[in-house]
Formats: sequence, C-alpha cells, structure tokens
Amino acid sequence: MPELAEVEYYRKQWDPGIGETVERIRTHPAARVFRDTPAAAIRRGLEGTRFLASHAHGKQMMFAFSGDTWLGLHLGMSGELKTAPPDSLPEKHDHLVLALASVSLVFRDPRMFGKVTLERTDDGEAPVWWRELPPQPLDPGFTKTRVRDFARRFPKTPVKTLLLDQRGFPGIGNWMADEICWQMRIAPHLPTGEMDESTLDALWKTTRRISREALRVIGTDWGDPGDTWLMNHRWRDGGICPRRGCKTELVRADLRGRTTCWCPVCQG
DNA sequence: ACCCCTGTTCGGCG
DNA sequence: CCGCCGAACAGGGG
Repeated sequence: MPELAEVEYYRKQWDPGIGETVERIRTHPAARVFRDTPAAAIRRGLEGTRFLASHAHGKQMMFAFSGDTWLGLHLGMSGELKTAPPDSLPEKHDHLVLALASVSLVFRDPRMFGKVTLERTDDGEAPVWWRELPPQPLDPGFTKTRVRDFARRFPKTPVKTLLLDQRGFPGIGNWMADEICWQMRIAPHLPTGEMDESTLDALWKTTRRISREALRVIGTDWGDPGDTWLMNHRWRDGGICPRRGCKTELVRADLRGRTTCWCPVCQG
C-alpha cells in the first residue's frame, strides 16, 4: 500500500502514545523485518524509553525515543501501523508491538518486505543516513534544477521508471508515478532523454502538486482524491480514462517489472 | 488452482 | 565501473 501520503497517514497512527514510556515489547519470532537489527536488540534498546516524536520522509519513517534512541521503519509492500488496547495480544502478522501505559503501538506486515531498525546516536540528532535522505518533492531542496539534472543522468530510462527511483523522487510509488504521467499527458515509456527542458519543469511541478494534494487528502485521514484522478480507475481491467470527454479504455501493461496504467489517447 | 500485487535488493549480463 | 533487467523475497486476496 504505502507511498508518500499513505506513509504520512500511518506515521500519525502512533501519535496517541507520544509522551508515554515503553513498558513491554513483543516481537514476532520469525519476522524477516528485523534483518538489520536483531529483535532482541530492539527489545533491549527500547524498553523503558519514552516515545517522543515521529517523522516521515518519503517512504521512510523515524520514531524518536528518549536516550537518543531511534526506531526506523519502512512499510515495504504490505506494512501498516495501528494502535491496539495496551493488553491485547499480537495477531499473526504483528511483528513489533510496543505496549505503553494507555495504548499498544503495532507494526503489522504480512509479506514482510518492510524493515525495522534501531540505532543510538550521541548528539541528539537522528542517524546520519536519515539526515542525508534526498529531498522530498515538497522540500526546498527539490528544485527544478535538481529534477532536470537527475533526469539527464538516465536519458534512456522511461519517465515512469525514473519517478520510482527513490534517490530522485523519494516517496513516489507505483500509483503516484502513473498519476503524474497521466496528469502531464505523457506516455510512461517516454525516455527522459526525449523530454525537453519545459517538459522536465512540468514533471517537477506535477510531482509537487500531486504530492501536495495526496498528502492533504490521503495523508490526513485516508480521504479519496476523487474520480478526476487516474488512481480510482487504474486497478481493474476495463477502467475508463476519467479525463473529461475522453472515455477511452485504459491500458494496463508491464513496464520494467511494474504494472503500469495509462490512457493510449491522452498519453499517446 | 492460479494469477495478481501501492517495494526494494541482488546478481548476472553487456 | 555503470546501467539494465529479471528474480527473489512472502502471504493474502480475487
């Protein structure tokens, strides 16, 4: 599920626990999500700390605990964050459960493509890798120039594939990449080397607009952007292009290993 | 049963 | 060394 806006939505789900102390931790014995930090190290490192704050950056999340303790979370393909009553038992795919006084914080991830890390720092700052993440679409560092330069590095790459590269477009995932191409009316297969400067500027602008609206609508309460977005039409075979007066049947096909949806007329 | 999947990483190849 | 690309990871749902 999770791209930029969904990640922002999930980040906030743990907010009810802010300010409380981690009393007990449960980890799933077979969870692959702990591949970089052993589950035992997470239990040991977090127990007794206080949950202070949360942050999202692209598809990454960082949860700050007292003692300069930082819990990094990536939701992978099927991860979600939720709360549960403090004494509830973990369900089958609940890999990490932090029991606080009034609430339990749950990380659930059936497919286990997600990732959990725990790190200590000694300067009150988040880990270096977090601070060095590339600028998100709405950050000041995400400039027209940056988008142009990034695209020029990969002239043969289809623009849809470029949008999925987290080094250049952190937070953009499969549906947002297709949405950006559709709203720009460019074919997802178009090699970035064939995009002129004004088209790359439009890519910058559209990426920012769609990120802003998705965060506002989906990131706050999982709202619906409405039927004027491709998003609501792309999932099933036989979907119709929602552009006013178009009515063309959308195409769904594989592009570089990812399901891609576009309108053969608007984006021809 | 069979096919699909909103993500990332790895290894082979040219 | 670089970019491209398919496979792999793993389980639920249609």
